[in-house]
Amino acid sequence: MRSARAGIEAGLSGAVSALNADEKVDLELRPSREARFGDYQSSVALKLARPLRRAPAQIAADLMGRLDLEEATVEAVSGYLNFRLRPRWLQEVVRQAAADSNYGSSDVGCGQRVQVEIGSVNPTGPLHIGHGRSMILGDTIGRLLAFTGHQVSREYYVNDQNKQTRLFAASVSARLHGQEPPPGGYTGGYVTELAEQARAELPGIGAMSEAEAEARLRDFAIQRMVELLDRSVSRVNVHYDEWYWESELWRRGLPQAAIERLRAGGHLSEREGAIWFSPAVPGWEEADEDRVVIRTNGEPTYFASDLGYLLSRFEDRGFQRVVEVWGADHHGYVPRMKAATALLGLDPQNLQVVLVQMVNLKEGKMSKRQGRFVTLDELVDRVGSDAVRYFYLLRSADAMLEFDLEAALSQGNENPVYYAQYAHARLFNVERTAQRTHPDLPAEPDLALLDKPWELAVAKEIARWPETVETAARELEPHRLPHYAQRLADAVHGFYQAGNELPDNRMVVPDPDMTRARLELCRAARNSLRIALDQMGVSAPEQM
RNA sequence: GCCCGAGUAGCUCAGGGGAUAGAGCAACCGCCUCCUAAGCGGUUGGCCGCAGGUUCGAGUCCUGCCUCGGGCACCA
Repeated sequence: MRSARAGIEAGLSGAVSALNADEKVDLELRPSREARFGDYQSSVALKLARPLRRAPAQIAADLMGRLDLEEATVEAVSGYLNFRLRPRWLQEVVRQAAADSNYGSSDVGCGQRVQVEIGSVNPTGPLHIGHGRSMILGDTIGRLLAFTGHQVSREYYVNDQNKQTRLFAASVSARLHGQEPPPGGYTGGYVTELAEQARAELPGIGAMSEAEAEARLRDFAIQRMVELLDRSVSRVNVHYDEWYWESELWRRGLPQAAIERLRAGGHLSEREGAIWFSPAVPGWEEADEDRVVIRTNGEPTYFASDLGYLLSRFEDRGFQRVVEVWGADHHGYVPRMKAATALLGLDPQNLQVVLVQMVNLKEGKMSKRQGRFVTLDELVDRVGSDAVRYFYLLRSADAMLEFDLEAALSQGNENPVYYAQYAHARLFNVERTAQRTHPDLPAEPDLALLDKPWELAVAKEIARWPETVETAARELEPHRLPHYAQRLADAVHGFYQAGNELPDNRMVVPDPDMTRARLELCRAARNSLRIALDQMGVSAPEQM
């Protein structure tokens, strides 16, 4: 069953082309801003007025006459087209949403193989709450893409060859020998702990030559950090499909191959003893500065690895599309990677980068702390996984996130997580009550009984779920999920409230047929809400 | 200096060129002899940062400026 949006769009599109409008015109189909304008609105008649040299109202009336939709009725008002979903169609939506445990899923992705690369920070320290935002956002993008028919692999790229990780290993080594870490090294207590663990688990490490010990230690320490990291993100329901090690790239000769390809294409030059990449390429003029690929001392930069990483994904492993989720502080790196992609003969369109803005912690009324000094684990300890995920997803990626600890900790109105979860728990409770009081309900509901405004309001929100998912997945905008959950929960609480005001309007009433019909609506709403929460990685409790 | 993002109600933020700009929270006023009040209804609250421009129509697109955050490595 197609979404309401898709159905109306198809019909409207047909009607517009019947008017012989030359150019392709945006249908301007939107959810209505006000109830009196119906459920969807289109201003396409206003758009067509000029090319058709006719009055908008006349065009709107003409279009209305050509529209006969199963989803909605149409009304032309002062140049606008207002669509109202038909009760019959809404009933069908309810029937389906109640039955389909994957309601809203689709195959629009056509099985496209997508890699979502999430996080990939240097594994040299604990994750802070800014990293956490990237992880959760990326994970949710992965969920959305999988739900819309893409074949998704969530990957963490483990840097283990670069300068920082070497410095990290040197810091562990220094602790192992009872010395201070080198200048600019890592001084946290976890470094000393790692050294202790290495002493216990790598027998003879203290006696090895410095070079050998360094290599062994680096492997050991990074492996340990990756395990810790996995444990931290698992607590917020983030699970990677793949941990891809930078060293693996070099073993497979991929950076070398990429460098060769760029050299052959004339995009590398030698200067001051180093090898530079010149990203001059039409369309990516922003990346106009040369960058070092091989240092003067012969060692590659991270950029060399990244070139190989592009080949690894698009060629070696055959991903058709890569979505990278980076902290916004890496934005300057985007044009360079896009240019490199193009110069390697790949399509930069298939490399999408989602930049995630920073997180600030708001404690109490006054103090604000920069996210980089608070660990993700600490935050999860304080407020729990559900609140962390919900609050992180609430804001669009390019808005800075002000994490309100007070609100996340509260058990009251100011905590939006509970609002949606409470709606779910309430619906579950209604179903439980109905089972108790009406053990012999009819198998099939008569959904035509659902005609109250608050009932139809719930059905309309349920009907919006498939298009919400589709848009969120297409635009890579997970923040639409909590906003949707909020709206659906709104409608659910309104539905419930009607029963508080008048017992006849309760979901469970003496009349078994009415109870059965409303129960179907409960199931449909609860299913939609559960799926929405599930896409966010937030739990849907059965009681609160 | 250059690049990216943000600037919308007291606070935190949604707004895909279209009708009178929205939500949550906060503030104020109401609603439980209960299918869960972690809920519901109502009221108050806006030069959409500023100035131009494009358009029949701009919070939305363009230009300039202001403020805040971030970035501009042979770090990642």
